[in-house]
Amino acid sequence: MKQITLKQIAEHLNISITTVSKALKDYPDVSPKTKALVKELAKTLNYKPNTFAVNLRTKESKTIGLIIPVIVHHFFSSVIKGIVSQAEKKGYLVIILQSNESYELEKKQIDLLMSQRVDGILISLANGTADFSHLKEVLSQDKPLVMFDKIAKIVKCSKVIIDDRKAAYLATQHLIDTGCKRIAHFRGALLPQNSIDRFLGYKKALLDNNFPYDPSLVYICECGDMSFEEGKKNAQQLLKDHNDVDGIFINTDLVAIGAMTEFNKQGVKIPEDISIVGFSNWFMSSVISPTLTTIDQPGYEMGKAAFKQLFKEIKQRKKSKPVVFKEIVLDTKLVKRESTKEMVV
Amino acid sequence: MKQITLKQIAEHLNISITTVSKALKDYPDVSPKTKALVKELAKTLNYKPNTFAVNLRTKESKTIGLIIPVIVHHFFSSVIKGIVSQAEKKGYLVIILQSNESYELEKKQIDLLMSQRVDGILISLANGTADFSHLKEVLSQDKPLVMFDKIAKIVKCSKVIIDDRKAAYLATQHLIDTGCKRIAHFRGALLPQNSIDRFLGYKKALLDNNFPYDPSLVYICECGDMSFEEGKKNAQQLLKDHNDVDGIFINTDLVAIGAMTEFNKQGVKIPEDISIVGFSNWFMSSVISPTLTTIDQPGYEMGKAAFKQLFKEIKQRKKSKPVVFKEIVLDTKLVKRESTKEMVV
DNA sequence: TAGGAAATCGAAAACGTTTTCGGTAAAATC
DNA sequence: GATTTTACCGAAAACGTTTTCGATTTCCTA
Repeated sequence: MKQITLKQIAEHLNISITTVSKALKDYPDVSPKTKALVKELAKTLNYKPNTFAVNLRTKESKTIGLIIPVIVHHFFSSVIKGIVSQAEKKGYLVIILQSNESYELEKKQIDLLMSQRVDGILISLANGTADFSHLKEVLSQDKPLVMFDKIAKIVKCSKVIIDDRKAAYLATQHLIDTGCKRIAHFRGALLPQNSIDRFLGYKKALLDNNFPYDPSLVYICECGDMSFEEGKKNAQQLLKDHNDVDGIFINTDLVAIGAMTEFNKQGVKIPEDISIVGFSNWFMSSVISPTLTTIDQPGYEMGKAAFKQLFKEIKQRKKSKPVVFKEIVLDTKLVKRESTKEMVV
Repeated sequence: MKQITLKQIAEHLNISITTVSKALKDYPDVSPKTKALVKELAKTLNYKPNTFAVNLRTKESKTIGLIIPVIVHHFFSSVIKGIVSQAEKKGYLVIILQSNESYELEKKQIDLLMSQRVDGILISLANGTADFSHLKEVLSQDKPLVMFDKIAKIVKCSKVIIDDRKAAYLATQHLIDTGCKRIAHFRGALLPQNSIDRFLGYKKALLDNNFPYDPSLVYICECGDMSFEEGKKNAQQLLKDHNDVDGIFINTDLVAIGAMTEFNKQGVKIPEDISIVGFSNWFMSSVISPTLTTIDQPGYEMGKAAFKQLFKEIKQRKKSKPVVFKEIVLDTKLVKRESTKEMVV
């Protein structure tokens, strides 16, 4: 029941290991006859090359690493699916790690993947990550790295993102177009680029429409993984602080759903009293009531694009060509549902 | 910028590779002085053992494979999280593959993992899997394999499951206890053991309460990944066929939510006209309206338990001890919410 | 001080593959 | 018939580690 090796095939056939190896890989300098013989025996013996040995020889593992902040998450699990399916097509396997929004863990995991000698790394940053030396070290070792969704602008590498600012602008403009006069924003954590850009989009839309920008209408929350609860809490606070708000642009669907739950409980009517726009288009958003107007964020496509770019860089590096970094920006669109009023024509 | 090897450290220090290796692994037969020297140099040079070489020597990769039917799925992504976090604690990495509910793919992926020589495999079967020879081959090669959630009873290996039959019984009993007189069942696909057991639990509860069992009230659907749509379709059909049904036990929350969406649209009141119990306790179920009564299925714990068992078997096999297969049954409980009426006391 | 015990080290084989390079035999060329 | 070309094969090194086993030195004890 031991695993078959080249040596055993060679001995069976009374030829050298070299020839067996070459036969299996269709080298031109082995006769069709022996090729056929070797291949047949390999098949009947169910020969599987020893990956460990191959890796050692070729210095590549056909494996990539993936680090994401959370796994149980509609958007991120879509990304995983995109990456895994694309990788499989190209003969790559993917190792998954979850940073839990912690910088410390993220750092350790990068280290782990580096000693595992994966061929490349895909990462979406933790909220807590403000220092990027661990990423820079990956790059300095010439290991392909591409960031997606939650990225660091300063780090010089390929990135796959959406135009968060534009999408947020769109969302806010939609609130304005449907008659909202005083618009709040739940922005979540402070650090992530996403969060910043969405906030900036919100602000710009206000100013472009001659709405005053009021910082007290922007709600921040550094509560880690508690998105749903965060929405509830922010909603409560908002009702206390500002009873004149009639529209909210919320960073993430899950937070939005938390807020809606609270509003429903308190008898605040959506969208009559308050309109809400979320972000990401979780499946859930289409089945709650009222259904949530939101920005569609293409997770699957993002995963696919991220892997494709990584794959390209792995190949470039292998041929020791200079790698060209790319910033890929995917399209988003507003999905109009029931949580916002109809357009005023 | 090349990777540091034992050889380089040895040359730096004018000692042998052997000693360097042993020093780093705290062998007793190297003096404290040289140990310190080696360790210090290793640290300053940032030495990382070459995993490929280690794997080749030790014949293990500290990596396990995980095959699941779908990734974008509340239950399964919880399982992934449980597995990954537990594995990381024990120094194991996990490779994820998605079978897409296809037997063919599942088979190929098992093959892939075997040639990758992972140390063990965790799997939840595809709906389409009726033949188990690919799994038996894994076991015959003495490679640890544990199945979870969607299992095959015939295959002799460790399993982590819930008592589906009991849980379904509980769910159906709850419908009866809250006054339902005619109870339907949406059972989804035919093949999976889950589906069978939940159906049996449903049936037994009926009979134990002297309710007639009516096969026409059991709705089957072989529509692959379309759970939500399946719920809608079944609901439509049910309204046409049986307008006297006042309770449904539904296989999966997502299907239940599809059904509820349809009932809401058609003005059927939940739970006044029809009570509904789902299965799995997706997060979503707690935020839709009405909130869904369901069976809590502990995904995270299941993942954790599955990895722990696999880890145990990997260790046993390493010591060439006989592996003892275990069937671990996790607790479930009914989560009472708004989609069912209050108990009749 | 001889003897063995304890402490410390290193040579070398092994893991299984890939690839370079040279060698031989057969076929083609003149 | 001598020479070149072509076709086919294999020896051997290399990838970087782990581990066995023997060798050497130092230390202790009688």
